[in-house]
Amino acid sequence: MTQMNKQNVGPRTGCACCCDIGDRLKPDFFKALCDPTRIGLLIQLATSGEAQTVSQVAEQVPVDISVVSRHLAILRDAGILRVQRQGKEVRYSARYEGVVSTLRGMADAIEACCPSQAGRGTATGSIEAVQDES
Amino acid sequence: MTQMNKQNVGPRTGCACCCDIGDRLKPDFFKALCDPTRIGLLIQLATSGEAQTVSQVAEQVPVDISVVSRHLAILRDAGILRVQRQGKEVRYSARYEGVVSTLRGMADAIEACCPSQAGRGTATGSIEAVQDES
DNA sequence: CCATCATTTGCAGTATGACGCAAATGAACA
DNA sequence: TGTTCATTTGCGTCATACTGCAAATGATGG
Repeated sequence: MTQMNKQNVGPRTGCACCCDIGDRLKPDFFKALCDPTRIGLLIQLATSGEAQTVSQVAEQVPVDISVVSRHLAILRDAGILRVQRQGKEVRYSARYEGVVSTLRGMADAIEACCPSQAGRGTATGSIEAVQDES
Repeated sequence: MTQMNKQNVGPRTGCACCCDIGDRLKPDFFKALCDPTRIGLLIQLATSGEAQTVSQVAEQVPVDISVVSRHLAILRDAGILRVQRQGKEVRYSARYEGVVSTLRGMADAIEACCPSQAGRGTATGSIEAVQDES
């Protein structure tokens, strides 16, 4: 096929109400959270409440500390974690507000994009892979 | 290292308020949306408003129709798309409500998990990778 | 039954990502 | 300056994922 830009293929953002859905749904954000280990690190930092060093985080995880360092950097680059140096150690903490607002922003964008469908059906609870046909 | 279950590594879900954060943040959901092409397909179906056949979706995307079929199946398995057969063609549509409630559920879980940090700082707008130190 | 169309699946090639180990970098301290 | 500790990075290996092509499956119509 002709090589086009892989980013945003065909999201022909027609109406003004859904012009930013393509800007909200960033693959890098999902890519940062698509790994189970990284999810675990985020949960660990989120439940901890306070910043933790790379070593402290690595103690709770069955992978090498170098791998943890890389995972934390990925989450940091995605804006999910905050980092601060304290002497020779680096402390990571979760950017709750940013992650929460990012998630809500995506939800709002999708909802604004499809107003005709919003507010019908079972809109509560988490989704479960439904099979409309066996 | 000793081979533990890769799912949910170390999320030691201490308090009762954040006991479900590990259940909300599912890697499979993020994995389904971590590919730019799949994001494009979701946006295309979301902005379209109505169900589209695999061929219709594939026309808007510079990849082979077989690849599109696989991508749509992945999104369907993740509960992001709905499918319905009409004769010999298959129509996919976005499960707005499910995706929106999933995103909001994750946001709520994170927020409930870290109450001490909620409601401070710039909690509006999308996140941007900040570097607390250069 | 056979032909046709839409979709899915098998297969192989290539690319991306996770991982562990070892070496390098950076900061504090004697 | 040299040492020590925490963290990062280079590198090779292995697993997973994306892609296109071709064949198979499934449904409709002659």
